[in-house]
Amino acid sequence: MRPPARIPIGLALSRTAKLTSAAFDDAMTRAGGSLSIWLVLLALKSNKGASQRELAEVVGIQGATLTHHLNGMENAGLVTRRRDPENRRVHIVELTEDGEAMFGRLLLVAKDFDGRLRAGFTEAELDAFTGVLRRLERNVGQPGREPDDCADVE
Amino acid sequence: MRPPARIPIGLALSRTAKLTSAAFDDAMTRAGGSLSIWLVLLALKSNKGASQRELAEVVGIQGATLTHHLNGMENAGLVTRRRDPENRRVHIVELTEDGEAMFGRLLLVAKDFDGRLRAGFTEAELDAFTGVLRRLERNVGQPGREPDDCADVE
DNA sequence: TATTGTTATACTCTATAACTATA
DNA sequence: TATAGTTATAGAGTATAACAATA
Repeated sequence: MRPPARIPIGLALSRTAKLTSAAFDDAMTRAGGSLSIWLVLLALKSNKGASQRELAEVVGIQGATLTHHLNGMENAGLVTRRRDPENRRVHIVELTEDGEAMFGRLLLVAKDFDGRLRAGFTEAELDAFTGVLRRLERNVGQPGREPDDCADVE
Repeated sequence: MRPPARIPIGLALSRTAKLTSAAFDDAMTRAGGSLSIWLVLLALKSNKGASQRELAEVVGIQGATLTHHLNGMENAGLVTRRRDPENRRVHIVELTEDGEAMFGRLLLVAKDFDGRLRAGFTEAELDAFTGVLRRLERNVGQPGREPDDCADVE
């Protein structure tokens, strides 16, 4: 006998991710930030002195997209950019005092949010969960067959 | 002793979801569709005769946003819209022949993709995984404390 | 008045291509 | 020529507000 209609795993994943990301972004917005500002701040704090090229890779976006976000953050007084004297092509990005304050504020929100998400779970459950996430990422990396025989389905 | 730095669960989730959604959208694009077209087609097939209001809710977007997508799909000849004689405010959306063909084509791609994602997992593992996803959605629903004491951090 | 859907408009995030400056 | 970053531009997806048609 056949199992009773398997839910597409990617659909379930993206649905939950969409909901949680929206809620997280809401929380960040209420604290004066945003999801993308948070990701950039996090990358800055975890990779001090990194070039924008490296930062963009950490965040998972293109360099030009990072420039876009940094422009906004610089206008908001959260970061400064100056040329590296060692290699004047490289721009060193640093948090201002306001940027540090914003980071601290958003960190509290992020921790609170994470605690809320983890409510009712055991560490083992969540470890198994993130293990599955990692394996899914590996599976996505594998190329699938091209749908070349689908063109004339109708 | 303290556990060695817990990864924020939402960050792990959104990272994997971003990767898989991008790969899925790529696959859909190669087959002549897109992720959002697929979601709308799926909603149409699973909710025949539904109003746009209902469809939008199924997809998880606003009515105006659905109109936007339907405009594109109607221009592409995938759907038709006509007024419901019973209640002429309601527009009945139906797949054309081309729309049905597109659905069939994208369904193959979606199934292939899902099979690829599931590779190496047992049903039990994936059931546990989707169970965690559902519980996370519930946790997101719970309101967190307002960060009212952060306003004057500086 | 309430409901269904559309139009107009705009915002966010993202990307690519062409450019500047440095090496 | 190659590398780091910026500027200009665009596109996808989303949203809100104002509107038209219908009930």
